[in-house]
Amino acid sequence: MNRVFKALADPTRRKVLELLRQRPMTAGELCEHFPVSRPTMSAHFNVLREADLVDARKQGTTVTYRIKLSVLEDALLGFAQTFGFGADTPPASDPVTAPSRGPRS
Amino acid sequence: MNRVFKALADPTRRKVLELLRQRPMTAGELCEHFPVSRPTMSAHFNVLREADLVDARKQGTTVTYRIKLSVLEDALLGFAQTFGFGADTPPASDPVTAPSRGPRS
DNA sequence: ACTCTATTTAGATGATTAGCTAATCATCGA
DNA sequence: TCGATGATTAGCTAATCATCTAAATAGAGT
Repeated sequence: MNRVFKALADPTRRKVLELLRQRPMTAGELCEHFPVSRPTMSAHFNVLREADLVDARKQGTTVTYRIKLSVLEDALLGFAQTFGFGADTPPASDPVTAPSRGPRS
Repeated sequence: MNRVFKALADPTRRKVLELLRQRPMTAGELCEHFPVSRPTMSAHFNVLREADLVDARKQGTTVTYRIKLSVLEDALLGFAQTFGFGADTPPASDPVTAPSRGPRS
């Protein structure tokens, strides 16, 4: 899940995801939308793949990327729910955090 | 909004936000929850402040940090809605993206 | 004024990242 | 098999980032 947020930290990658929301696209097709070199885009695709946010399917010479909406949704809404928005699920009461509140006991 | 995602990319900062969800806390109090130095934490607080995700209020010698939930919510759910989850609002049909679909017209 | 505590700033360092060009790999069509 | 095309890998640079220690700032209490 850390990987997902890391992937989302870059505006180019977020835009790639937005493009893929409309339809699956090939690497070259995606590249046309950005002013950077193809190898750079390829690196972005790798980050997205490692975050499991996209699926790459090779057909002949072209690679078609497809967004994995459920992964994005789980990460985004899962995190959102932690804060109590976006769902009816109440915010987790977070037992992970040791309440070492008193400056010094 | 880019700053928000950049801020969320680091697990330490995400955890700071989760701690602040429970209650406002001072810098020192927050520091106790992490195994890094105070200056490092201070830098994280700066990133969160620049993303407008937290509010810092100085009282005497201590600084109390408070989460700005609405900013987080707007960013998170705003982005989520782009993809059609988390709300009844349909995904934007994104006119920003020139549909250069045909490899060559 | 001095000192203690809370926090931030300054400055340095090692790791990661986004970007490039050049080269390689893989597949297709002639 | 050759050449073209789509895409990735290799290797590099510059910039950003997380982290540290040491020093500075700012209140509060004595």
